[in-house]
Amino acid sequence: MESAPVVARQLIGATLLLDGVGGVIVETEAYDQSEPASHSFIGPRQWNSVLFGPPGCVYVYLSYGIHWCLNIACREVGHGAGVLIRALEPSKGIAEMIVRRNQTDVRRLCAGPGRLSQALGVTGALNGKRIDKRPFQLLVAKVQPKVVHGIRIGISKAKERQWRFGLQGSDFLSRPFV
DNA sequence: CGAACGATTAGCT
DNA sequence: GCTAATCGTTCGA
Repeated sequence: MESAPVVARQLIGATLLLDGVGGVIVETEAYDQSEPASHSFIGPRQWNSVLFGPPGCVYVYLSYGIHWCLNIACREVGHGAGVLIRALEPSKGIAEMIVRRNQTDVRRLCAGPGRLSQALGVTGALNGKRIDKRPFQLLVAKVQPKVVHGIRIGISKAKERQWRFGLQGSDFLSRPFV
């Protein structure tokens, strides 16, 4: 149990798989109940209850009515905080991802939260499941790689917090760090 | 009850 | 670079 930005940084370099499909996480963002950009800011609701539950559970939500986005809850029960998985470098099950995405450019298969979810097969049905148990697997990096950070993407509030983290020099980011 | 918006993306100009 | 697609949740009337 750690603060969201600390977990977000630690997850860079970890390997995430869903039914054996996935790769190395290269981009994350942290969100905390204390700041208005977070889905937990308004307090517990039925739809965001996973963020207030035990750490290590996944919070999946529908963005813009179209895209599923994958988060991991990371604080104690009762405190709403989580880490959004924004991009990963495909390593396992690439052929399956290409079929699901109907798109062959490996660099863009999982470059963005919506694309990543489509490639791995993440949907709302997985909301509340644990990230370290079937059908998920999470292998944390032995050595922490070089990590860069910056402003989060797509938000209008609490922009000053540099809670977006990425693997330095990665070709698989949703957008470059400036 | 209805209008407005969002932790996005694909496709067109 | 700009906009449509698309829907659950919020907020004002």
